Amino acid sequence: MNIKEVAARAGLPAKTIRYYEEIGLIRPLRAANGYRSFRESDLHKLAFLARARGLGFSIEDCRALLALYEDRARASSDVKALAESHLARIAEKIAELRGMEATLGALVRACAGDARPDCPILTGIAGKDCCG
Amino acid sequence: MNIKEVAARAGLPAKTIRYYEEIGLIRPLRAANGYRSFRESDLHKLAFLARARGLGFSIEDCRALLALYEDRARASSDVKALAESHLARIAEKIAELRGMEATLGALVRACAGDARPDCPILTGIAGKDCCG
DNA sequence: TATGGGGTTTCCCGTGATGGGAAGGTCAAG
DNA sequence: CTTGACCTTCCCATCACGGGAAACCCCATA
Repeated sequence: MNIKEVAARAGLPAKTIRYYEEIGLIRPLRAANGYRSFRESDLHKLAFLARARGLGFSIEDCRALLALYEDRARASSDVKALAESHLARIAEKIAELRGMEATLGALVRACAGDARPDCPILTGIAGKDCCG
Repeated sequence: MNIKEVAARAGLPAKTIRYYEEIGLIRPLRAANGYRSFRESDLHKLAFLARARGLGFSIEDCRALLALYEDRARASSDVKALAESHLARIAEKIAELRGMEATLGALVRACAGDARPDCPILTGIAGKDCCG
Protein backbone atom coordinates (compact mmCIF):
# COMPACT_ATOMS: atom_id res chain seq x y z
CA MET A 1 0.00 0.00 0.00
CA ASN A 2 1.26 3.45 -0.83
CA ILE A 3 0.88 6.39 1.46
CA LYS A 4 -2.19 7.92 -0.11
CA GLU A 5 -4.28 4.80 0.21
CA VAL A 6 -3.17 4.22 3.78
CA ALA A 7 -3.92 7.84 4.57
CA ALA A 8 -7.44 7.49 3.24
CA ARG A 9 -8.01 4.25 5.12
CA ALA A 10 -6.52 5.40 8.41
CA GLY A 11 -8.14 8.81 8.19
CA LEU A 12 -4.86 10.65 8.59
CA PRO A 13 -3.07 13.14 6.30
CA ALA A 14 -0.05 11.74 4.48
CA LYS A 15 2.06 14.41 6.15
CA THR A 16 1.06 13.12 9.55
CA ILE A 17 1.92 9.57 8.59
CA ARG A 18 5.41 10.63 7.48
CA TYR A 19 5.77 12.48 10.75
CA TYR A 20 4.75 9.41 12.72
CA GLU A 21 7.41 7.43 10.92
CA GLU A 22 9.98 10.13 11.59
CA ILE A 23 9.34 9.99 15.33
CA GLY A 24 9.36 6.20 15.32
CA LEU A 25 5.69 5.40 15.87
CA ILE A 26 5.60 3.23 12.76
CA ARG A 27 8.27 1.63 10.58
CA PRO A 28 6.85 0.96 7.13
CA LEU A 29 8.94 -0.97 4.62
CA ARG A 30 10.43 0.65 1.53
CA ALA A 31 9.86 -0.44 -2.02
CA ALA A 32 12.76 -0.56 -4.48
CA ASN A 33 11.85 2.89 -5.77
CA GLY A 34 12.08 4.41 -2.30
CA TYR A 35 8.33 4.63 -1.77
CA ARG A 36 7.00 3.64 1.63
CA SER A 37 5.29 0.28 1.52
CA PHE A 38 2.67 -0.13 4.23
CA ARG A 39 1.57 -3.52 5.53
CA GLU A 40 -1.83 -4.21 7.03
CA SER A 41 -0.15 -4.05 10.44
CA ASP A 42 1.04 -0.51 9.70
CA LEU A 43 -2.45 0.50 8.70
CA HIS A 44 -3.77 -1.05 11.87
CA LYS A 45 -1.32 0.91 14.00
CA LEU A 46 -2.13 4.13 12.19
CA ALA A 47 -5.84 3.62 12.76
CA PHE A 48 -5.09 2.99 16.42
CA LEU A 49 -3.06 6.19 16.56
CA ALA A 50 -5.75 8.18 14.81
CA ARG A 51 -8.32 7.06 17.37
CA ALA A 52 -6.04 7.63 20.34
CA ARG A 53 -5.24 11.12 19.08
CA GLY A 54 -8.96 11.65 18.59
CA LEU A 55 -9.39 10.93 22.28
CA GLY A 56 -6.89 13.67 23.01
CA PHE A 57 -3.91 11.54 24.00
CA SER A 58 -0.56 13.21 23.39
CA ILE A 59 1.89 11.66 20.97
CA GLU A 60 3.95 10.32 23.85
CA ASP A 61 0.84 8.84 25.45
CA CYS A 62 0.08 7.25 22.09
CA ARG A 63 3.55 5.79 21.94
CA ALA A 64 3.01 4.24 25.36
CA LEU A 65 -0.47 3.01 24.44
CA LEU A 66 0.82 1.44 21.27
CA ALA A 67 3.58 -0.30 23.20
CA LEU A 68 1.02 -1.64 25.66
CA TYR A 69 -1.23 -2.66 22.79
CA GLU A 70 1.58 -4.71 21.29
CA ASP A 71 2.69 -6.19 24.58
CA ARG A 72 0.70 -9.34 25.16
CA ALA A 73 2.03 -9.51 28.71
CA ARG A 74 0.74 -6.08 29.66
CA ALA A 75 -1.32 -5.50 32.78
CA SER A 76 -4.58 -3.72 32.08
CA SER A 77 -3.90 -1.65 35.19
CA ASP A 78 -1.09 0.10 33.30
CA VAL A 79 -3.43 1.03 30.49
CA LYS A 80 -6.10 2.12 32.92
CA ALA A 81 -3.67 4.32 34.84
CA LEU A 82 -2.65 6.08 31.64
CA ALA A 83 -6.24 6.56 30.60
CA GLU A 84 -7.32 7.79 34.01
CA SER A 85 -4.55 10.33 34.16
CA HIS A 86 -5.59 11.57 30.74
CA LEU A 87 -9.21 11.67 31.86
CA ALA A 88 -8.14 13.83 34.77
CA ARG A 89 -6.37 16.24 32.40
CA ILE A 90 -9.51 16.38 30.29
CA ALA A 91 -11.61 17.14 33.35
CA GLU A 92 -9.23 19.91 34.37
CA LYS A 93 -9.41 21.47 30.95
CA ILE A 94 -13.17 21.30 30.97
CA ALA A 95 -13.26 22.95 34.37
CA GLU A 96 -10.95 25.69 33.19
CA LEU A 97 -13.02 26.31 30.08
CA ARG A 98 -16.22 26.33 32.08
CA GLY A 99 -14.73 28.95 34.34
CA MET A 100 -13.94 31.10 31.34
CA GLU A 101 -17.36 30.46 29.89
CA ALA A 102 -19.08 31.50 33.11
CA THR A 103 -17.06 34.68 33.58
CA LEU A 104 -17.17 35.76 29.96
CA GLY A 105 -20.80 34.74 29.62
CA ALA A 106 -21.77 36.97 32.51
CA LEU A 107 -19.92 39.89 30.95
CA VAL A 108 -21.52 39.29 27.57
CA ARG A 109 -25.00 39.15 29.08
CA ALA A 110 -24.32 42.44 30.84
CA CYS A 111 -23.29 44.15 27.61
CA ALA A 112 -25.90 46.03 25.63
CA GLY A 113 -24.08 45.43 22.37
CA ASP A 114 -25.22 48.62 20.71
CA ALA A 115 -23.57 51.68 19.18
CA ARG A 116 -22.64 53.22 22.52
CA PRO A 117 -19.12 52.86 23.90
CA ASP A 118 -20.08 51.76 27.43
CA CYS A 119 -19.07 48.13 27.73
CA PRO A 120 -19.13 45.93 30.80
CA ILE A 121 -16.96 43.41 28.98
CA LEU A 122 -14.08 45.87 28.67
CA THR A 123 -14.47 47.30 32.15
CA GLY A 124 -14.79 43.76 33.45
CA ILE A 125 -11.52 42.72 31.83
CA ALA A 126 -9.87 45.93 32.93
CA GLY A 127 -11.19 45.81 36.48
CA LYS A 128 -9.78 44.05 39.48
CA ASP A 129 -12.97 42.10 39.99
CA CYS A 130 -12.40 40.16 36.81
CA CYS A 131 -11.24 36.58 36.41
CA GLY A 132 -11.33 36.01 40.13
CA MET B 1 9.05 50.84 37.00
CA ASN B 2 11.40 48.09 35.93
CA ILE B 3 10.24 44.87 34.39
CA LYS B 4 10.33 42.75 37.51
CA GLU B 5 8.04 45.00 39.48
CA VAL B 6 5.62 45.33 36.61
CA ALA B 7 5.69 41.57 36.15
CA ALA B 8 4.77 41.03 39.79
CA ARG B 9 2.02 43.61 39.67
CA ALA B 10 0.53 42.50 36.38
CA GLY B 11 0.88 38.83 37.21
CA LEU B 12 2.87 38.03 34.08
CA PRO B 13 6.36 36.58 33.61
CA ALA B 14 8.98 39.10 32.50
CA LYS B 15 9.57 36.98 29.41
CA THR B 16 5.96 37.37 28.42
CA ILE B 17 6.11 41.11 28.86
CA ARG B 18 9.15 41.35 26.60
CA TYR B 19 7.30 39.23 24.08
CA TYR B 20 4.27 41.52 24.24
CA GLU B 21 6.51 44.45 23.50
CA GLU B 22 8.13 42.60 20.63
CA ILE B 23 4.77 41.98 18.96
CA GLY B 24 3.65 45.53 19.59
CA LEU B 25 1.03 45.10 22.30
CA ILE B 26 2.82 47.57 24.55
CA ARG B 27 5.47 50.23 23.98
CA PRO B 28 7.27 50.96 27.24
CA LEU B 29 9.79 53.78 27.36
CA ARG B 30 13.50 53.15 27.71
CA ALA B 31 15.75 54.54 30.42
CA ALA B 32 19.19 55.90 29.56
CA ASN B 33 20.75 52.56 30.49
CA GLY B 34 18.56 50.67 28.02
CA TYR B 35 16.23 49.27 30.67
CA ARG B 36 12.53 49.29 29.90
CA SER B 37 10.71 51.95 31.87
CA PHE B 38 7.06 51.13 32.43
CA ARG B 39 4.42 53.78 33.10
CA GLU B 40 1.23 53.18 35.01
CA SER B 41 -0.54 53.01 31.67
CA ASP B 42 1.73 50.16 30.58
CA LEU B 43 1.00 48.31 33.78
CA HIS B 44 -2.69 48.87 33.21
CA LYS B 45 -2.51 47.45 29.71
CA LEU B 46 -0.53 44.46 30.89
CA ALA B 47 -3.07 43.71 33.58
CA PHE B 48 -5.78 43.98 30.93
CA LEU B 49 -3.86 41.58 28.72
CA ALA B 50 -3.28 39.15 31.57
CA ARG B 51 -7.00 39.00 32.29
CA ALA B 52 -7.99 38.72 28.65
CA ARG B 53 -5.50 35.88 28.19
CA GLY B 54 -6.89 34.32 31.33
CA LEU B 55 -10.28 34.29 29.64
CA GLY B 56 -8.73 32.37 26.78
CA PHE B 57 -8.60 35.13 24.18
CA SER B 58 -5.84 34.68 21.61
CA ILE B 59 -3.10 37.27 21.34
CA GLU B 60 -4.73 38.71 18.22
CA ASP B 61 -8.07 38.91 20.01
CA CYS B 62 -6.28 40.67 22.83
CA ARG B 63 -4.81 43.15 20.39
CA ALA B 64 -8.28 43.90 19.08
CA LEU B 65 -9.75 44.13 22.59
CA LEU B 66 -7.01 46.49 23.67
CA ALA B 67 -7.64 48.68 20.63
CA LEU B 68 -11.33 48.77 21.43
CA TYR B 69 -10.54 49.47 25.08
CA GLU B 70 -8.50 52.49 24.07
CA ASP B 71 -10.98 53.71 21.49
CA ARG B 72 -13.44 55.98 23.22
CA ALA B 73 -15.63 56.01 20.13
CA ARG B 74 -16.03 52.23 20.06
CA ALA B 75 -19.39 50.56 19.78
CA SER B 76 -20.00 48.00 22.50
CA SER B 77 -21.48 45.78 19.80
CA ASP B 78 -17.99 45.30 18.38
CA VAL B 79 -16.71 44.14 21.74
CA LYS B 80 -19.69 41.91 22.25
CA ALA B 81 -19.28 40.30 18.84
CA LEU B 82 -15.68 39.46 19.61
CA ALA B 83 -16.58 38.06 23.00
CA GLU B 84 -19.48 36.04 21.65
CA SER B 85 -17.38 34.49 18.96
CA HIS B 86 -14.83 33.55 21.58
CA LEU B 87 -17.57 32.14 23.77
CA ALA B 88 -18.66 29.99 20.87
CA ARG B 89 -15.12 28.65 20.46
CA ILE B 90 -15.04 27.88 24.16
CA ALA B 91 -18.34 26.03 23.93
CA GLU B 92 -17.04 24.00 20.99
CA LYS B 93 -13.95 23.01 22.89
CA ILE B 94 -15.98 22.02 25.89
CA ALA B 95 -18.21 19.90 23.70
CA GLU B 96 -15.21 18.23 22.11
CA LEU B 97 -13.64 17.52 25.47
CA ARG B 98 -16.89 16.19 26.87
CA GLY B 99 -17.11 13.82 23.93
CA MET B 100 -13.64 12.54 24.72
CA GLU B 101 -14.48 12.32 28.39
CA ALA B 102 -17.61 10.30 27.70
CA THR B 103 -15.94 7.87 25.33
CA LEU B 104 -12.79 7.41 27.36
CA GLY B 105 -14.74 7.32 30.60
CA ALA B 106 -16.85 4.45 29.34
CA LEU B 107 -13.74 2.53 28.32
CA VAL B 108 -12.09 3.15 31.67
CA ARG B 109 -15.15 2.00 33.56
CA ALA B 110 -15.19 -1.18 31.51
CA CYS B 111 -11.55 -1.95 32.30
CA ALA B 112 -10.75 -4.18 35.25
CA GLY B 113 -7.40 -2.53 35.80
CA ASP B 114 -5.72 -5.61 37.18
CA ALA B 115 -2.70 -7.72 36.29
CA ARG B 116 -4.39 -9.43 33.34
CA PRO B 117 -3.75 -8.25 29.79
CA ASP B 118 -7.40 -8.08 28.67
CA CYS B 119 -8.21 -4.43 28.26
CA PRO B 120 -11.37 -2.88 26.85
CA ILE B 121 -9.54 0.44 26.58
CA LEU B 122 -7.04 -0.92 24.08
CA THR B 123 -9.58 -2.96 22.14
CA GLY B 124 -11.85 0.06 22.17
CA ILE B 125 -9.17 2.29 20.68
CA ALA B 126 -8.20 -0.42 18.22
CA GLY B 127 -11.74 -1.27 17.22
CA LYS B 128 -13.95 0.31 14.61
CA ASP B 129 -16.63 1.07 17.16
CA CYS B 130 -14.43 3.61 18.88
CA CYS B 131 -14.59 7.39 18.80
CA GLY B 132 -17.95 7.78 17.09
C1' DT C 1 9.46 8.22 -27.98
C1' DA C 2 7.95 12.35 -25.95
C1' DT C 3 4.79 14.39 -22.92
C1' DG C 4 1.68 15.05 -19.40
C1' DG C 5 -0.27 14.33 -15.00
C1' DG C 6 -0.34 12.36 -10.81
C1' DG C 7 2.00 10.18 -7.04
C1' DT C 8 6.05 10.14 -4.03
C1' DT C 9 10.46 11.61 -1.82
C1' DT C 10 13.25 14.84 1.16
C1' DC C 11 14.04 19.32 3.01
C1' DC C 12 13.10 23.57 5.18
C1' DC C 13 10.20 27.05 7.22
C1' DG C 14 5.98 28.52 9.88
C1' DT C 15 2.47 28.14 13.46
C1' DG C 16 1.09 30.19 19.14
C1' DA C 17 2.62 31.77 23.12
C1' DT C 18 5.75 31.42 25.51
C1' DG C 19 10.13 29.03 28.46
C1' DG C 20 15.09 28.10 29.05
C1' DG C 21 19.44 29.56 29.09
C1' DA C 22 23.78 31.88 27.43
C1' DA C 23 26.60 36.01 27.13
C1' DG C 24 27.15 40.37 28.59
C1' DG C 25 25.88 45.27 30.55
C1' DT C 26 24.19 47.87 35.01
C1' DC C 27 23.23 49.05 39.57
C1' DA C 28 23.23 49.27 44.71
C1' DA C 29 25.23 47.57 48.93
C1' DG C 30 28.98 46.13 51.73
C1' DC D 1 36.31 46.53 44.47
C1' DT D 2 33.53 42.84 44.55
C1' DT D 3 29.36 40.44 44.91
C1' DG D 4 24.89 39.50 43.62
C1' DA D 5 20.66 40.90 41.76
C1' DC D 6 18.83 42.87 37.99
C1' DC D 7 18.56 44.01 33.13
C1' DT D 8 19.56 43.42 27.98
C1' DT D 9 19.55 40.77 23.44
C1' DC D 10 19.87 36.49 21.05
C1' DC D 11 19.01 31.88 19.87
C1' DC D 12 16.88 27.41 20.48
C1' DA D 13 12.96 24.34 22.11
C1' DT D 14 8.22 23.19 22.74
C1' DC D 15 3.71 20.32 20.23
C1' DA D 16 1.85 18.24 16.32
C1' DC D 17 1.73 19.01 12.47
C1' DG D 18 0.86 22.09 7.49
C1' DG D 19 2.64 24.43 3.26
C1' DG D 20 5.36 24.41 -0.38
C1' DA D 21 9.69 23.75 -3.23
C1' DA D 22 12.60 20.75 -5.98
C1' DA D 23 13.27 16.48 -7.65
C1' DC D 24 12.20 11.66 -8.74
C1' DC D 25 8.90 7.86 -10.28
C1' DC D 26 5.21 5.58 -12.76
C1' DC D 27 1.67 4.99 -16.14
C1' DA D 28 -1.06 6.25 -20.13
C1' DT D 29 -1.75 8.33 -24.28
C1' DA D 30 -0.42 10.64 -28.86
